[in-house]
Amino acid sequence: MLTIGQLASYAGVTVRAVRHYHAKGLLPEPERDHSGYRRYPAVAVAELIKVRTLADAGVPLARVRELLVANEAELAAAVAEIDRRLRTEIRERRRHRERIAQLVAGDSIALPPEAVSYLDWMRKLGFADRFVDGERDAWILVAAQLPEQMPLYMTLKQQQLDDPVSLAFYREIAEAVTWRPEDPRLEGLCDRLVGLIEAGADAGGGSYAGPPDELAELLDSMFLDLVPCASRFLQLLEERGWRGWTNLERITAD
Amino acid sequence: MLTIGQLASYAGVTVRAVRHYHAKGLLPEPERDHSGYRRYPAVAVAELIKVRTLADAGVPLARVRELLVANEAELAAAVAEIDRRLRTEIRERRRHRERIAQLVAGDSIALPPEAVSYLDWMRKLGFADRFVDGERDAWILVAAQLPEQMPLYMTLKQQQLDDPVSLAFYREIAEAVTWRPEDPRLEGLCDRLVGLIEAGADAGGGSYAGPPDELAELLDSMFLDLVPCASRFLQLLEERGWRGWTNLERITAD
DNA sequence: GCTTGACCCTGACCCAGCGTCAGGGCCACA
DNA sequence: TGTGGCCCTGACGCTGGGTCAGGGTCAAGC
Repeated sequence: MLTIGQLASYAGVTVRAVRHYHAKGLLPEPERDHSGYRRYPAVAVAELIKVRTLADAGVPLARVRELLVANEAELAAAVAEIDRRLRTEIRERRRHRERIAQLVAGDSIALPPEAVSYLDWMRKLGFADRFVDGERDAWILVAAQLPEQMPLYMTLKQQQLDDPVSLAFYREIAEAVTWRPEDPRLEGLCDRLVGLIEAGADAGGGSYAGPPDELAELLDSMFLDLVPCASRFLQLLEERGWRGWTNLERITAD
Repeated sequence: MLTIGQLASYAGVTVRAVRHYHAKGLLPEPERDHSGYRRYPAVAVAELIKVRTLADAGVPLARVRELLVANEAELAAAVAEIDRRLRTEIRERRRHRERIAQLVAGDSIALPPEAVSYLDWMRKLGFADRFVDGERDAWILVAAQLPEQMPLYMTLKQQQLDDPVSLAFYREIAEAVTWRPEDPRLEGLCDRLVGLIEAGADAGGGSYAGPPDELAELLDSMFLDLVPCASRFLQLLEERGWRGWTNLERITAD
């Protein structure tokens, strides 16, 4: 007759695991001796090993009981299903590996490579960290909602950085993020923006097909949260006939 | 300002998950409105997406907080460690797949293929299910303790089945498992066993290097548990100068 | 003004597979 | 008669949330 400790060590499991299997009904409770200790016959070792073998094979304990008494067809069906689960879990892990590998490569978590290189370029051009961080958070939102549009957007943004006129304007905007709402330079900045927009569809910041309204609103509200003078700036824009920021649109008279 | 539901849907997570991240400190608790509802600024969406991105990459939530504020070197180190963990988990799953694939193939769970084919052969030779089941459970114990010895043991057992004399004796033993202790045929059976052992080292059942004493004792006690006349049979053996069953040894006179 | 459905709140229990106390009893050996 | 090493039960812990339960709130339609 074996004690629970001997049984466990023969089967290569912990005592706690044996008691757990009793509680789950995977292993019959044996008789007790006069002081309440469990006493196992030798066959219990074989039963325990069968349970462990199934568990080691990735069978959830909840299914072990049925598999122990299953016939060949049932066993095959169950095994096929468990194999499917294991394959899924392996695929998941592989995906995870790819994703964390991308994480180390980037300026930031949660952005595709083209966005990372765009942000890197902005930093190299001397844009302030605070401005680039704001851009990054905004692009994280866009990347989450419209991942397939990111290459297009990034190409367009890159073109803006390559164009001296809009680059110069961009630098001014970048400085403006620290201005206070009363700053007198805001009016001039606003005039220049309106000039750029009205100059032509190709040079402006809001000329291409922007994100859907919902996302644009979210980005606008982020702009308002992060930039102190944003509200005042939007007000000035409205006075000049334009509304919004992410998706600038002319105010119509209806 | 966003409600928790809007925040969650922008980031593609459940409301419950957001609250969980608050509770874990991964996401700062935002301000509440007059009726106690959480109200989020738009940047919270970006923060939440970062958390989810790390979690989706297989980073445990407990480590997400540190990674969010990590510099590049720390991030790389953490990512390397997580990658190790993922590789380990993938290896585990692969092992599990192999093991469950073996399970369907076999007469029984927890036995190597050579033991399965040995047991199959016994069944084909007409041995009773009850006897083969007992053999199987015994070999499960041996396979668990001495897996690398199994091919050797199975080769030896197979030789016994191929030898007409020991096969004939084996068939008698197999019948005896149902005998009651008082059965008169036990004496003759015992005589024949002693004759076989003493005839030669190569023909007997206990002549090769058997398992270690501890395992032999366990197997003996299993024999005693399963076979009603086992105890009487061992007694008869002792009268004839032999002790044990799994490892038969001559009783010395000290 | 009242209802209705969709949200929001907190608190609590639930899953797997045990690990790890806490707080006791039992046994064997010196 | 200790002392160390077993054994017992019961309970809480971990992960990553899901899922009630039992409320309050908001916007819209009647």
